[in-house]
Amino acid sequence: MDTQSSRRQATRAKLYEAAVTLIAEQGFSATTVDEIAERAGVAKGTVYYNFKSKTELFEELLRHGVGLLAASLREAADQTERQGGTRVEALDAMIRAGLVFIHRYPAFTQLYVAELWRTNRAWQSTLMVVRQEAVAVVEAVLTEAVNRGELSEEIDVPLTASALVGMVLVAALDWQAFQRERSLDDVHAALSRLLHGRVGGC
Amino acid sequence: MDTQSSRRQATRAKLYEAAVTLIAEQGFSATTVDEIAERAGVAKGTVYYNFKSKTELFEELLRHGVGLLAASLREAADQTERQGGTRVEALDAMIRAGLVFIHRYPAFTQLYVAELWRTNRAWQSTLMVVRQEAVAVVEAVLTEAVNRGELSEEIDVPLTASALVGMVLVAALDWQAFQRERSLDDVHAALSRLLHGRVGGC
DNA sequence: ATCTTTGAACTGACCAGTCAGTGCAAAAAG
DNA sequence: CTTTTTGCACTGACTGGTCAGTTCAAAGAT
Repeated sequence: MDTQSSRRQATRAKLYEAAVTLIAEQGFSATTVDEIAERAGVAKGTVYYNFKSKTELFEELLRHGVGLLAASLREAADQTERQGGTRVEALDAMIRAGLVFIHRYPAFTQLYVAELWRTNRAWQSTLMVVRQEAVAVVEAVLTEAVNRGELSEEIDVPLTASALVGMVLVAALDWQAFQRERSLDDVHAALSRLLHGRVGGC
Repeated sequence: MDTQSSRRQATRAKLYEAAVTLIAEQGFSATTVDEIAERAGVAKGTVYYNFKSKTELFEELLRHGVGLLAASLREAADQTERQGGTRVEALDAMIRAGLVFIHRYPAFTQLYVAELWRTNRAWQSTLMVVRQEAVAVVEAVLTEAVNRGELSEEIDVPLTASALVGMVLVAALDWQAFQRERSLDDVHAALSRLLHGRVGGC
């Protein structure tokens, strides 16, 4: 990577950073390009030099963010694998990785949740791709667990994956928004208990 | 109720109905008052005759919707109580009630999720109140379950409540958006299994 | 020499909120 | 019974402001 393009990378990173915060706080339509440029410490012209439009900036932001998340989930699953852990342990590790990600990028998560189920939006198809990328990682581990006999074959993989993702997503966002004082370990312990069936008993 | 005020009620209902769909699809800022009026089949002026502003219309919509949800959850819990069910059974009934509600009012749910964790918004305080109303019902049943010895005292009530709500919310929205063909019973069974610990096994 | 950024000016579409006026049903006056 | 008045509910053209996107000449970086 030459110095020119890394300079561009840096500018784009500043714009992502500014946009993600503002859009998480206010929503896409309520956020102006002037605001994004100002927060990024960059001229408005620079935004349009680096991105075709406001919408395209947002779409690339989504791709960029979910790429990080999926990588982090996969990393957690693989590491458990390498250490000879069970697939249920891998799920637990992924829950923690999810919490760490949300803790580090709360704005991105907020924005993702706010946009995911909207219909009729320009970036609808981008979101579908990006969602599948994340959910697929969870589904893969669930399927493996079933194949290895760690989990009952009666489990509904897609629905269970959704439910697990939702559990982590909502608990983490609530933690960030309304229960800041709790530690990551507290939150992880509560979710882990639910995963391992120590809530509703057996 | 005289003819005048029932006419107003009808107009307001039409406006709620129009607004909830449009805002769920497009978001608050991207939805114009002209669109809402047109979809409701009234003139723009009528919106401002019935509501102080676009924001106030939205806030009253939120209050109205969460009122319905909280009532429906409480109803499920109470009915289980009356039939002598355990508190864990009550939680299961509430999960189903939640799914039924989301199935009936998907647009409202979408919109609630999209706005809940936004900061710096005008209706922030309305949302806090409204969220508490719904979460409190779940927390109450969890606390009762702990008091009666049905659940371990080590359970973290607020976090577990968040996680349960998130599980239902995300699974239901994913069901509506991406897996329309599944039946309510399928979804309920998958969530119930998670609640009763038949996923991570004991 | 080439790539990237700046910043200010401009355009045209779009939109929240306003307001003078219409329609109508029920009450009051004749 | 008929006419007039009252005021609620609604209408839609209009206004003042905002914002995405464009343009471009000049400056800065490599």
